[in-house]
Amino acid sequence: MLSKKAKYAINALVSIASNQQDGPQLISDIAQEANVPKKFLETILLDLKKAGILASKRGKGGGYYLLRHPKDINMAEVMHIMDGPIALLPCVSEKFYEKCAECKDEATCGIRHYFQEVRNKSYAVLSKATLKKIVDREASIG
Amino acid sequence: MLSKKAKYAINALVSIASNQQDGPQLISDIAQEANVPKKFLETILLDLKKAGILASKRGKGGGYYLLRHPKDINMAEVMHIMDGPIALLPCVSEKFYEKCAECKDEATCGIRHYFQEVRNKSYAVLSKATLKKIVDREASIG
DNA sequence: TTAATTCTCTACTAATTCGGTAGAGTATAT
DNA sequence: ATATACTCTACCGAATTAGTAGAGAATTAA
Repeated sequence: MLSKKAKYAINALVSIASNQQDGPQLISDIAQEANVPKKFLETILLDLKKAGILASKRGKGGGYYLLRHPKDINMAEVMHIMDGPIALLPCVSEKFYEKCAECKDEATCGIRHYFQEVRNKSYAVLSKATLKKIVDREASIG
Repeated sequence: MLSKKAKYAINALVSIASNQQDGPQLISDIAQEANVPKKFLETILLDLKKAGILASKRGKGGGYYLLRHPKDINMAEVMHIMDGPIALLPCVSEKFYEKCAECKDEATCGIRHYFQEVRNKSYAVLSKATLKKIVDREASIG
């Protein structure tokens, strides 16, 4: 399961993206629209800023804004930032690879192949799920 | 990521399945072969028993054995037993459905669709990954 | 230059889950 | 009766998750 942090991050980004035309968004406004505790959101937005997805301005007229076009921000990247690996086993993770602690021999492991496939298919979907597509989808339904 | 419990459960089942012809397997033997702390393994095997995957015999000549054919036991089922949902969001889980706490309206949620797809594709792979296939795969490589 | 605004940083904390252990109890086979 | 082997209750420490408090620093504008 996604952590709350990752889910909050996604919801916050959707909120920022869909109000982009109004300039920087206040933390409190995002918190309200995305239904996230404000103080907790602060730490999440900072993480997204450190990761190069958001930038911020202080003082009046300040707030957070996207540093890239919504079509260039996808769910896989956000999940990597907030939760780490997408894979279900460390030994099939691309960006957070680690040997499975109790695994005797990776080459003859009978389950690795299946978890590799799960990882690949999940990543394919999540990396194609861009902020733009999500916002457009909400607009077309709502 | 899978919990250790789920990974241990899978490894234990693989070990039991590949020694099936020798009758019931001792907890200590499984622990050694699957590289799992014995006491912890006890609780795991009991869970698998309660779930109808394993049965046990006590006393001399006892141990754990599969209650079904290895082709009828798959990773998705084991993960459900040990870790619960396979889905990344509760609102797209089949067997553990729950509304997302902070979600305002499921129908207009822009991300649900993508996580639905991730869930479906993951489940498709995991439910086809049977114990039989895993054991055969290990035999063909090792 | 002062005040208001708004993000930033350090430092906690409470609750939950994870990973595991101890030890007595119960069933079975011989 | 005794050895074998699973079962049950009850813990436990460490890590992670989901926050919160509050002072600080940057920016704008009167």
